Amino acid sequence: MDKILIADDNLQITKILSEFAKKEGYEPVTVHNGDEVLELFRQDQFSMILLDVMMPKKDGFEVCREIRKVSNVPIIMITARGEDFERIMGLDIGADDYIVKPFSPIEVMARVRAVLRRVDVSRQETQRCLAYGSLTISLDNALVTIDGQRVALTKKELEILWTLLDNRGKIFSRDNLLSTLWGYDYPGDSRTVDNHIKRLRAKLDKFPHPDWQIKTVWGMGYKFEGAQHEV
Amino acid sequence: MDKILIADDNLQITKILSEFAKKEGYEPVTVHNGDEVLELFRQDQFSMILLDVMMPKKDGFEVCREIRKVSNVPIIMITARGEDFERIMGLDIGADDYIVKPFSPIEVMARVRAVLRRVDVSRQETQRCLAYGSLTISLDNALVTIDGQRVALTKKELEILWTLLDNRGKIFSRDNLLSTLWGYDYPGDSRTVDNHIKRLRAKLDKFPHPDWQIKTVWGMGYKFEGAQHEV
DNA sequence: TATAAATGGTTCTATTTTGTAACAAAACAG
DNA sequence: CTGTTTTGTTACAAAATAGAACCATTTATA
Repeated sequence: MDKILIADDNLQITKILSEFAKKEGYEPVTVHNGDEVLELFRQDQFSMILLDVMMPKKDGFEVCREIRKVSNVPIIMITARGEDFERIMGLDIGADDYIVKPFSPIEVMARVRAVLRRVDVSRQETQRCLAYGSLTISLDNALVTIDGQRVALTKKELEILWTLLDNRGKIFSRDNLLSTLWGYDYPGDSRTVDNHIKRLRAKLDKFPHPDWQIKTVWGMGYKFEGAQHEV
Repeated sequence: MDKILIADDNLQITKILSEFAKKEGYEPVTVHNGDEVLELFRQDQFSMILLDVMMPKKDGFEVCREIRKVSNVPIIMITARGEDFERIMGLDIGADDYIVKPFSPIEVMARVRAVLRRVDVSRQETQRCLAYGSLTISLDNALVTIDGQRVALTKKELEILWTLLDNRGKIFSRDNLLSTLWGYDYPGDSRTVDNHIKRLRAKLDKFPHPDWQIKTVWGMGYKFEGAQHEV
């Protein structure tokens, strides 16, 4: 299993990333300053390092350079908007990609996958596909079908459906969805989610699907519910 | 399988080249300074060496000359724009070809193939052909047909169509296409991709092809989509 | 060298998607 | 049953994105 070293001084961020990394099938290890990164890096073998730029002890740039002296391990830098991208991707740093804060976890994981695939082409391309009854979703190809019929969804609709189905039965509050799909400190209105849900439902309802639905849980949020009420 | 020794002090570059080499069916080995090249060269048998000119320890020229004293192995030099070409191709160096940075991976691999073919005429070349329904593409002959009808495409159009079909169903962002087909740090405008797609579509649309299309995936990029929506 | 073809970039416009506000409807609590 | 909270819906505004037309530059070709 791929180990991922996640470094950010903000505990919330490492927690969120760690959670998503687990979900994607990685094994996350979190640290909170530059020295710890180097320490862990020396002790263990990681498939990928997510590196915040602003960290105590040693900043991300320095850490990245240190690592690059001895290793080719894929590194994705995490940076606040405004810090200079050139430098990150530049030759002297040698990161593989970067992500701008505030990010949406779903986006981060997409990048992680992309970089891992890029670095190791032989890597088994695990298509991110989900299916429930007559419903199938391929996240990478942006393809959704009900009973083999193609359903055209927009990006956000796709992401919502994916998230709900991927956590089938779990209730997502609107804020939950906002932070997962829009970014962890997105300032937007929670009515926005309702709208997307509505549009999504409208499109899905063009095709009959008696075996599942996007259910409103009053006072709490939404969830994907299948006919056979699972735990 | 052909082993290729890739030498560049920039890790990103060796990574990218290595990735594409793997895709093309070669077995890449990467090193990052001149001494390592010579060391590896003595230890192992390579079908080809890609040699960056500017490297620590020993530069590409020197390394190339060293190797040429004892071997005829095909060598392609990689050089930043402005470094003198005359010298590279000159008799005293004896490289087989050279590539100017920033290069596009697809171009580099084309050169590698070309040099290998030139050096070893008996080499069994696997024709790079793709087909989907009424569409056929032969990358090496720049031959595209729809229903047996020849479609005249320019190089870029051909490359785009090839890339999309070769990864049928996969969505390519514009940046994705730019770095794959134009070069890893091509600074160009992503509208440029739109233009080529537009021209490509215009040419393709002269011939009916109801079973496939180049589809725009809004907010994400383009993809080749066949009639039977594959996952 | 002259000419045509290919390529890359700019700008404008059309389209699609997304977000917001206001209000109607439904669910709930007492 | 009634008032309150939550959710759904509608309509519209704003933002993002794609496409078309066009021109400039480069490259290939006769």
